[in-house]
Amino acid sequence: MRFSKSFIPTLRETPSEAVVTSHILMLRSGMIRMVAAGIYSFLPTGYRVIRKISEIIREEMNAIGGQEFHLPALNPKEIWEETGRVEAFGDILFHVKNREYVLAPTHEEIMTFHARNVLKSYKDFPQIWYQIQTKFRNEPRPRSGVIRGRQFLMKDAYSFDISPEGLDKSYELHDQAYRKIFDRCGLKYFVVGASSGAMGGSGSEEFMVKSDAGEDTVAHCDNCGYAANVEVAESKVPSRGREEKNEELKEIHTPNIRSINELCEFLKIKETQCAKSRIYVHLGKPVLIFMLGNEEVNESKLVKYLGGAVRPAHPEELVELTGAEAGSIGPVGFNGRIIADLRLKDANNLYGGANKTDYHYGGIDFTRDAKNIEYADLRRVVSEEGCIKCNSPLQVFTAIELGHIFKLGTKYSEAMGAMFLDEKGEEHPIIMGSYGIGADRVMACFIEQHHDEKGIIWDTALAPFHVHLMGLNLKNEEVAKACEEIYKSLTDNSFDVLFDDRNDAQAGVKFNDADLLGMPLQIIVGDRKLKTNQVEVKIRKTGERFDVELDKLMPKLKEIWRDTVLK
RNA sequence: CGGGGCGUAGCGUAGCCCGGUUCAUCGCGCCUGCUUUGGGAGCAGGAAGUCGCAGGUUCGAAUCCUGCCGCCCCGACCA
Repeated sequence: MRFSKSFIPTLRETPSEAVVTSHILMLRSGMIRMVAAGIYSFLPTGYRVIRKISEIIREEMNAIGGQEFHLPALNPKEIWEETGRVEAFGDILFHVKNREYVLAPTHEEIMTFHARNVLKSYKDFPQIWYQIQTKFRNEPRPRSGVIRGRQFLMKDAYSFDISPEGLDKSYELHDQAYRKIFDRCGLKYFVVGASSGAMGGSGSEEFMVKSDAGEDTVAHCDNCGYAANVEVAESKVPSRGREEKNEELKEIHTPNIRSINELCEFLKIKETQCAKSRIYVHLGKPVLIFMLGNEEVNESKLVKYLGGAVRPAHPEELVELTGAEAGSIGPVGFNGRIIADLRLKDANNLYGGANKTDYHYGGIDFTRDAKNIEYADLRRVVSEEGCIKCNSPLQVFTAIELGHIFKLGTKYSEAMGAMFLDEKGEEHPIIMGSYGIGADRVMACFIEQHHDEKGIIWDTALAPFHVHLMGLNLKNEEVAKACEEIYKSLTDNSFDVLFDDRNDAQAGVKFNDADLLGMPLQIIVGDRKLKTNQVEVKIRKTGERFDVELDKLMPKLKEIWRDTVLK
């Protein structure tokens, strides 16, 4: 491909709407352009990458027996009403105004529609059906470029089985295929066990990539691979325990002390001597929560423990319930359910609120001064705490979800009447799984992980071109001639080449565009080196440069390709 | 949907507070010509803007007021 004839609108400056790295680089390298919030066009270079990703996905899906479909994005609303998901999706689902159609945000319904009445016999199973297609979701707030859009490219696959064991097998196949796909794409990823949420069903795993642009916060162990969303993640932290000498309960005047920090300051004590109180309302009833020191309540864990929604109590309710304002609430004399974090189990000699504004108690003993305290893990994991499995330090960071695999079960087959007959002629609902990969997210995540201050650094697997050939001064006939010969020879040797043949661009412009676009190999042809019959080869990833004699270029290139670039 | 910011030529911006002969600025990019060609060139000339949209105030609005639209960020949300 000749640069002069290509549509590769690179940008020297960063458009003001872009903030995250992948978004900036995709815009600057001329791979995408925004059409509206969360809606992007892929330009030719960007689309080349999308096609490479799609092809990798396709190969690995086919390898596990997947069959590729192409389903309509425009769906009759009727089918979505069969499963109650018009309501479940709510405002996320795009509705067409002048007909009873919706724009599909996923395709469980349509796939089940095709399976029902056709996959009738146990002999028809298992099946794996997939497609790579545009999905539509009316995200309240699109962001981070292509990472969270209203329209995006997703590979979605669905498995159909007749037994839980069959589903396990299909799920396992996808798990393996996904690992191969992300490995081949050159992504550093990890796997998180996740709740399946509104998709329904039981088991599920998320394939995540660490990134500052991420929307999920996870705890991850480099040593053993333990990973969990921070909302459910556990860690090994020492419990506070009991001190040997058990002190008496004593009331202390603490004027205007509202926070643990102020209390520690005022009494010259450590955080670990304090129990922080929070009151939540669960099913209309107050629940008093205790955390050690200044640790925050992890509301997700609380919700899970209590079962059902909770909300923090309003300031007026606090006074009503305890007689004290926020900052002076405590366990002694509290009339209601009390739950303390595990770290506080049976602790004594604690400082906490006295349920009287401007007063705290010292010497609180959870076994003596409060009745029926329940203990639960209510903490939010923090970096460097011990992994729950192997005790190595955990890291907490944000990550992007790239892929998600679910064991759906029979939710959709039952709702839509997709049944099969077993050996005995008995009818059962088909057992399904559902498996997604965000194709454009793969692209963005790769860039998040592979770039420097100059631009993108592609691996060969996803690079739009293998080689970026630059002629520095093409008005020089020797240079032009050498470039043309190299261009032909590379193409004849099956390299995808982007040939910067622009006559009007300065050398610096070409160098910077080449680094920005990020092809794995650059070949630089200039008259100076050409005088000694040499050209320069640069490896984008390492920045290494070699001077190579023209007639040895092809073998040398193949050697570099094999030994360095592909590595 | 709450909070904040922004909208001036393809991109990045000045002017806005204090309305008017600086009133549409500057850099990059673009077009023409010549020169230049190893890290975003030089000279000369040129094209390009409904100042987001609609009302209003005023003799006069990019500037003040009202409404709307769009984009970004934080939060809520995220099958």
